[in-house]
Amino acid sequence: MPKKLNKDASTEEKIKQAAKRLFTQKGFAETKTREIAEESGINLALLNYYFRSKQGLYNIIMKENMASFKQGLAELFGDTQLDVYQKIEKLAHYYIDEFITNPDLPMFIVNTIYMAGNDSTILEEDETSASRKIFVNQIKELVAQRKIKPIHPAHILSNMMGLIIFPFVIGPLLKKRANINDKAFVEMMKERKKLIPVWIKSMLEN
Amino acid sequence: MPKKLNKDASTEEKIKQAAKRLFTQKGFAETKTREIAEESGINLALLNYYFRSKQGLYNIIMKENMASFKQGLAELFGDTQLDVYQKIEKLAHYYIDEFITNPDLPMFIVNTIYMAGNDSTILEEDETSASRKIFVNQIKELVAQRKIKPIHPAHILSNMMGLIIFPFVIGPLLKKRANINDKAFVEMMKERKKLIPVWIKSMLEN
DNA sequence: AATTAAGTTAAACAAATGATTAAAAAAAGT
DNA sequence: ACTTTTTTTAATCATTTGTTTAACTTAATT
Repeated sequence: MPKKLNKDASTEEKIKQAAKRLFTQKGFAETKTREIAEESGINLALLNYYFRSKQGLYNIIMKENMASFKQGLAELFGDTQLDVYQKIEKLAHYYIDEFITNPDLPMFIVNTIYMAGNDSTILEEDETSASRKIFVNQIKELVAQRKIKPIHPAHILSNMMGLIIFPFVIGPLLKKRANINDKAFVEMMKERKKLIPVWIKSMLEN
Repeated sequence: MPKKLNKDASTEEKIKQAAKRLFTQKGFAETKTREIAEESGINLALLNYYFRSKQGLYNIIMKENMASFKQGLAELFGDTQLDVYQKIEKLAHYYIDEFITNPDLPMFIVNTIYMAGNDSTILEEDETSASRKIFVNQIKELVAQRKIKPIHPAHILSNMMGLIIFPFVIGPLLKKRANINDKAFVEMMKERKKLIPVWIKSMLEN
């Protein structure tokens, strides 16, 4: 009986890499199987051979992208050693670096969240839920201690995520309209790693 | 020679309404012509009769959505009577109301901007460009007067847009994870009309 | 070397999809 | 009433697209 071979190597991984790029960039419907095949230099049938279907491949990519997005989130939010501001700072640093490396990821995430409005199953409870509650409780405590203004934690979540993710999503607009080139854009995003925590602090404090 | 008839009425408008809903909700590739036909209760061929092609119809919808987005933007930004904070306040009020009424518009806008990264032609200079410069100059002046911290105007643009638009885009996440129902969500967005200007002010001030 | 399994390929299939056609129905003009 | 134009319909076309098949090649196992 032959055993599985080529576990590390090429074909399967090549397909995934091309698919990741295309799905992340253009979404599910706009990405065609033949495009993935061509992009990865493999025969069309191999997509189905390795991944059963386009949807199956997409699910894997989505899972990986989401894992990449969630990675560290649970631990960070759940860490009882760090205060709210330290968490925000770490969050901004981690994700902005992640998004600079993988610039299509923000739009993919946004699309995935948005689609969850219709195709629900994606936003199930997961390992981040419990730790997010710890973070939310830290905020509530600050409010109770009158250290920050009374505010619904969802506002803070929205603001943090918006300030971190949104500029990447409207990158093309900034680049065209504000005459920012790619390099300057990256510099600006790096600046935001420091600015966002400060901004949020100013927003919250009494 | 017969003249054009039925200018106001049904068929053409019905197609546009259904198409607007679908395109705005699901984007171009995922929206099928037969779906538009069914949704609007018309014969499939009428789509091509009135709009030549799916792409033609999409372009019209996009133009309208963008017009709806840009409407007032130019006048508001260009208004020399209003100071920066007054503009931000008006902006938040106007767009949040717009997005509450038309909840799929934010995602459509974000998608359109993002796609412009590849398919450039959409983000051409338009009537908003000149007036945006007026706004940017007002910011620069505040910086020069030491009234606000030195900051690249693109940061402020990003932050304003992010704070206004982003919560709508991640609505599904907030609803599921933060146990916010549709009504509470709308209330929260209304709250933001007042909060966003205050937040931005705190962020900017020395 | 012979056998078995895994990987790859070109071709084809079936369904989906955007678009067109030709004929009919409805509306407008004369 | 008759003609012309506009609108609508059902059927069909031509591609595109996801998937499958069957043959072929390569690699592993005995």
